[in-house]
Parts: sequence; C-alpha cells; structure tokens
Amino acid sequence: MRLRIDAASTVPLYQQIHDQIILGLAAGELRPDETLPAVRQLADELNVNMLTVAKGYNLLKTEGYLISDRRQGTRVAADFQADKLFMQSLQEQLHLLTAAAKIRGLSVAELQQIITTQYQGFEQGE
Amino acid sequence: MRLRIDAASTVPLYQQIHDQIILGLAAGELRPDETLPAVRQLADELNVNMLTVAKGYNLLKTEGYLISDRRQGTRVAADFQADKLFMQSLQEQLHLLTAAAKIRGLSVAELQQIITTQYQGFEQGE
DNA sequence: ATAGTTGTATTATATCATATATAACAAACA
DNA sequence: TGTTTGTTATATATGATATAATACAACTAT
Repeated sequence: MRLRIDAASTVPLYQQIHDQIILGLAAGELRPDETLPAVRQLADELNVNMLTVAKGYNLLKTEGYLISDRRQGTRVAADFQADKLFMQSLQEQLHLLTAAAKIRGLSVAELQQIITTQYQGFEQGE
Repeated sequence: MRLRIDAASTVPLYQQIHDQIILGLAAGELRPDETLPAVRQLADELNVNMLTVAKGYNLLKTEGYLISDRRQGTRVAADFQADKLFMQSLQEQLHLLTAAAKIRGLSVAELQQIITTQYQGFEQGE
C-alpha cells in the first residue's frame, strides 16, 4: 500500500499517516495480520522522521487497529470491534457534520446518499 | 444561547466556540440576522480571552455563517449555501468516518440510522 | 557468536498553534 | 463626549508537532 503525504497541509503528518492507513484498511488494501513497513523504512519513503511514523502507528494501536511486536514488527490486528469509545467518538463527529450539512440545506437523503456512495466505494476493493 | 466550554479538552477553545455555534444554528437556538454576544461579553462569560472568542467568530465568518459590522456587532448571516468548498470538506470528513465505521463492522444502514436520528434531533427545536 | 532488524526510549532543539495580557484604533451610537 | 463595536498590534507563555542523534532490549538470520 502506498501512502501519500502532504507536507504543506495543516493536518499533522502523523495524523495523515493514521488517516491513510484507516482508508487503506477500509478499501481492503491492508488486511488482518498483514505486516506494515518498519518505522524506519516508511519514514525513509515519506521523507519524515522515524518518530513521526511511530506516533502514527501508536495512535492506531491505541485504537486497536494495529499490534506491535518487537520481533515481528507492526501488523494489522485480527479483528476490530465497534466499542463504546469508538461509537461515542463517531456520534460526536457525525453530530457536528450533520449540523453543518443541515444548516446549508442538505437533506437527510442527500447525506445518506453521500455515505452510501463512499461505503460502496470501499467495497469495490474487496 | 448558552455555550459550554471545556478547558481540559484537547479541542482548542476557539474551535469549541465555533462548533457550539454551528450546533446552535442547526438546533434553531440561533436564527438568521440574530445578534451574537460581543466578543468581550462572551469572553467574560466563558472566562477566556477576547481574542479567543474573536478567533472563533472569524472562523465562522470565513465559512459564511456570521457577518461582522463595526456598528452592529456580529450577527448570523441571512442564508447559507452548500458551496463547493463546503461540499469538498464534508466529503473528506465523511470519507474517513465512513471508513472507520466500515472497518469496525457497522453497516450502511446503521450509519444512516445515526444520521437520521441526529438530523431529526435538530428539527425538534424549530 | 555476530550482525542486522524490530519497536521503543532518551535527550536536545526548532517551529508553529494556541491562549493570554495589555493597549490602541476607527467607526458608530447615545 | 464617552461608550461600545470589531479589529489590530505587541509581547509572552505553553503545548503540540517535527526533527536529529543515540541508545537499548528482543528477536532473526547468517
């Protein structure tokens, strides 16, 4: 899987790495138990510091997406759950997005359409 | 409208102010042409600096939600549009959320259900 | 055993975002 | 003439972000 980093973005580099891997997981480009590049290797490819990659990996680990072993490196977890913490975070973020969309005149149907299209877009790669 | 600020949150104070006002607009607690508290007054109420409130207001102005006059203070704009910039930002943010939800096993229907419930929650206050 | 790789930890440094404090300004109003 | 409005300016402090350079323990391959 290939990561694209925008150094000019206001989004922190470690956050971009985090987000891209989430997208890769959803698209099926990364599969359970698959091994990820070593922090030094990915740092070289992206021209960022080793610790920046490690920070992105660590964030994904605290969220349960990745597992680290000192022997085997970092790999994708076997399965993920929609735990309470995730559901609460999802609700909060959707709350703000739904509010902004409603203010600007988008209907529920239009919002649902966007989500459906994006969701199906992920299923294409499986 | 009453704003609630969490000084211990990792979300910047000006961002919290911004977000709460968006939610207030969606819930009908703030209406078009309505005047908002002066930056100094709101800063006093929230125990934050005047410039922090101004930063939140300015962000909302660049997004088209508010209008500032040196005579009349800051008020809600007359109407909002779903312009290209907003739609693009909405798509990007929903993209990541949809990806995370899919990974964790949520179906399209479950996502749509959350949005519908939240959307209707805003309509209650109108 | 030796060398290399893994994630991790440490220390130091630089830069930017965030937030505050204080003051001043132009424009409008009572 | 004061007062209020948003705005601008300067200075300061703190935390997040990012880099650099080392070092370490644990494991793998030769």
